[in-house]
Amino acid sequence: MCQPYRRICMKAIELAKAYDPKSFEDEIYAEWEREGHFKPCPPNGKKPFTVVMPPPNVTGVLHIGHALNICLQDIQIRYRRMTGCPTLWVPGTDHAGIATQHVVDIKLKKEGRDRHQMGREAFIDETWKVAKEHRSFIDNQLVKLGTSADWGRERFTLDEGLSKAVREVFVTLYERGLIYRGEYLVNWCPSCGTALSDDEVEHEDEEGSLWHIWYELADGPLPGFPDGRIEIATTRPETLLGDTAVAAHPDDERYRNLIGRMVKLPLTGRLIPVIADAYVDREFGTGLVKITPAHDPNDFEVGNRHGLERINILNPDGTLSSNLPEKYRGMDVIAARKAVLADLSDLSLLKGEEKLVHSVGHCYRCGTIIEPYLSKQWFVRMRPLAGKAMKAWEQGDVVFYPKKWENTYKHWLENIKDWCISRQLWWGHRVPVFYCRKCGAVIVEREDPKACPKCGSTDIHQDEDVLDTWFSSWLWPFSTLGWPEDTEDLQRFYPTSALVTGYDIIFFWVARMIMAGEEFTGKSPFKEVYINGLVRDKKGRKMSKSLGNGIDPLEIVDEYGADALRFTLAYNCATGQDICLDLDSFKMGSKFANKVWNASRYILMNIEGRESVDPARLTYNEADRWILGQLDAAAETAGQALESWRFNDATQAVYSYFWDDFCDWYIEATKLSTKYGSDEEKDRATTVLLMVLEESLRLLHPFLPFVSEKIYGMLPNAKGRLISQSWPAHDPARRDAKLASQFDTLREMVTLARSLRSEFQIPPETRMQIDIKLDSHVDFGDFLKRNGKLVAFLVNGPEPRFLDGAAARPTGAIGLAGKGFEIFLHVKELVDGAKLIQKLQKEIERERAFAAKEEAKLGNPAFVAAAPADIVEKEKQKYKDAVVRAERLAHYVEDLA
RNA sequence: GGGCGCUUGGCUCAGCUGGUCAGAGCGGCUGGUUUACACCCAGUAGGUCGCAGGUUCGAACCCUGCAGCGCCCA
Repeated sequence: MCQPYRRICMKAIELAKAYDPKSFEDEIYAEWEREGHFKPCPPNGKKPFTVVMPPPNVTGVLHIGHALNICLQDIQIRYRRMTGCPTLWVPGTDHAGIATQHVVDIKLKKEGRDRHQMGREAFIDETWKVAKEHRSFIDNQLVKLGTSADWGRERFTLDEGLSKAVREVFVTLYERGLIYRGEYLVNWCPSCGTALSDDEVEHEDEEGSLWHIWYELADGPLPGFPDGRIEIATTRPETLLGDTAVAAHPDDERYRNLIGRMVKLPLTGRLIPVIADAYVDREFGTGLVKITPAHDPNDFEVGNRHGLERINILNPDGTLSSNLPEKYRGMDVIAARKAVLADLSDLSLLKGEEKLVHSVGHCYRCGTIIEPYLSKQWFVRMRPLAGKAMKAWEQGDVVFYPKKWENTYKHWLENIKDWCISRQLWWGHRVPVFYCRKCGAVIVEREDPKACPKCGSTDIHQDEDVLDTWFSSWLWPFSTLGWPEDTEDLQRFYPTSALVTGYDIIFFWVARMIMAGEEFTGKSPFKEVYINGLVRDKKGRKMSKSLGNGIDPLEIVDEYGADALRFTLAYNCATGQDICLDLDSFKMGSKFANKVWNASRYILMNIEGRESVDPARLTYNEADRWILGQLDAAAETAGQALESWRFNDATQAVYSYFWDDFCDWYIEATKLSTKYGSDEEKDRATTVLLMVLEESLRLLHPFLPFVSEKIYGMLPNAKGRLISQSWPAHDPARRDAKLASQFDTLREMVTLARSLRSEFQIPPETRMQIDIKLDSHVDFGDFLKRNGKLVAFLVNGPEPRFLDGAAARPTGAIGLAGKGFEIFLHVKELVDGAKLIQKLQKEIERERAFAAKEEAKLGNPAFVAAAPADIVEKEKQKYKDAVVRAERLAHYVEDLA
């Protein structure tokens, strides 16, 4: 498994004094790519691991949230690649209809141009240019992060193949009766000039007003209404111009005798009826509601039930339409509201205003207030699709990490509404529907028709609208692999293994992909969905341009390197939690990468003149066997954590292995050999050190791909590129629980001694003689005796002496109590006895208190009866240990006194 | 209004299926130029795990209520 070396007499290898990621990251990435490491290996009998990258907006810029998402995927991809699976990560971007068109519109405006004057075709050409430019910008960002995706398979939602998939899906759904066109209220963004789906509207609570307005009764005063007028409350007074009724609850006694009467609509003079409808909330406002079917979803329903006229008061750009009294035409909604209120006030029809917090919809792209707007749009009938997606989840074909998001998924599917898929844009997949001007036929076919199939006329034209970008994104997991063609990739890599994305698009994207996968391939497009958290600032606020608290991932890469960015993100990535970070947080990853660099540097600079030992003849000492066990455990923990999507656990396992075990103890321990050993011992130790380093780099690679690869390339025992090496394989023979615990004892002993040295400021150069006294029942005596030199080396002293179990405590020494042993340090004259006594007495108190607690616990018959035997046994042991320790500490105090 | 999540040392957070889980990083303090690393080393001090009940032999971990914060949906 390990090939420790291949040269006979080694030369020192100089790593630069300082870790400088900028000096090698780009170059290493280029080599990986040039050598084809990102492509899946040929079929080898193992199940492929496939991920499609959530396509970023082609005209966007990757923010730190994207970076998190990409890094997590890359860690998984690199890990799986190292486990030997054929591994494929498909990159790409989406065309982001609204956003991109917006970007180009602004660009044109700056240049004094305008898309209407240049025409649709020229505009689309222009947009392609912009998109291509931006795409290379995004690709570059991905490269900088170390994205090991297969660029040969990069896709864009407007690619020919993906467009074909969109066409196929549209036509098929139409044929299946799941696509229809109709005039409904949609969410209209007046700024973008297009309809949006319900999910593209973001609701925010805002302070607004509830205006109370008098509507006059057509027939004058009535019982209960002596003034001949009724009071209506509304948050949107300007829409009264489109009112076609006033409604009250049928059970509302107050208004019963109004039902069926006519009301004179202010400012227009139109007569509209008072109707009864159970939708009305009697508690809200006055209990009387104006009904504007063309401008409110609820009113729309009411209008349908009562056969009311729909008066559209708006033009597509959000100004008031020609359906209205002349003076209001052309005003925008805000101006119209002012004008209407002023006019009502002049007519003494405005009773008053009260403040009200209510929810207001905004466009998710531009933030403009959404207007409910009556227009003809294309819709997908979602019920049947949702049913399949629900079933897939119920059957366990798709699993969410963390599980809590399954609620969101389920809730959305249960409350599914039809999906408005047409957009009044030019940039995107044009709605593949043709209309015959002669006979009015609607033609939906896989190929563009030349003539009307009904009447043969060639006077046909295509629908002007384009499709929602998500209508192509929802096909992503299979359209990128070649669907609707039955390609080799599709057969080999579909369904994909996992999807990694943020929770903000569970229903935009994840749920719809599952629907499409089920509908068109009969399979869930992925088995596992990992939902990563959002990156926030340290105050827990979402990062946003307006707050200026965003972190640019490339700035981090520039300052600390991609490895530092990746490691920090992963280290902080606890399942289901958002990640709060600031710029300084990335020092953590940077320090770790630096540690890896320097540990490697140390090892490589000290191989000068050493001969590597033939693996067949190589022997391991106990420290070697211990670190190999720790490495094995770390690889196992990290691997299992990654397979259950616990990135922080995985990262912590490798961190603490490398720093706390490998650097702080193992490398230090080897110095005993490499500095003071015989030549033969030096060769042996160096050989093992190189071997452990080689394997450690393999463990680190998914997390720190650049620095690990860079160092790996300099190892005399390297076997090619690290990216294609195998993950440290689990080897039970390396795990020795007894050895691990013996080594822990050694560490405890050394730490005790060092602690005394530090607390009493015994100079580092003062050698401390240690006497060790072991408890009778312990099993680490021989281990310590074998490793006496190591203990001596680590505490800086002569070899420890082992006292007989029955021996008296040595005089003139400071006693320290460990688990199963005592040590006595012959440094009494260097220690401030009074201070030590004080400290010991505090500890004694603590131990006695603990013992008392344990005694009470053990004295409780309920505990002894109910708790498992092993727990009771443990508690007994803890009690005994505390008692013994307290006794010993008391003796040390006596000795000092 | 419905749903979800969070509240652990000065800061940012881990703690899976109740019994060595009271932890990490940063920050603080003490001491260190032993030629791998001051992005370091050796030590060290900090927490009644939001509050109040309950279940249990035993709760940071389970249940209920409360308070504060955040998100999603309506």
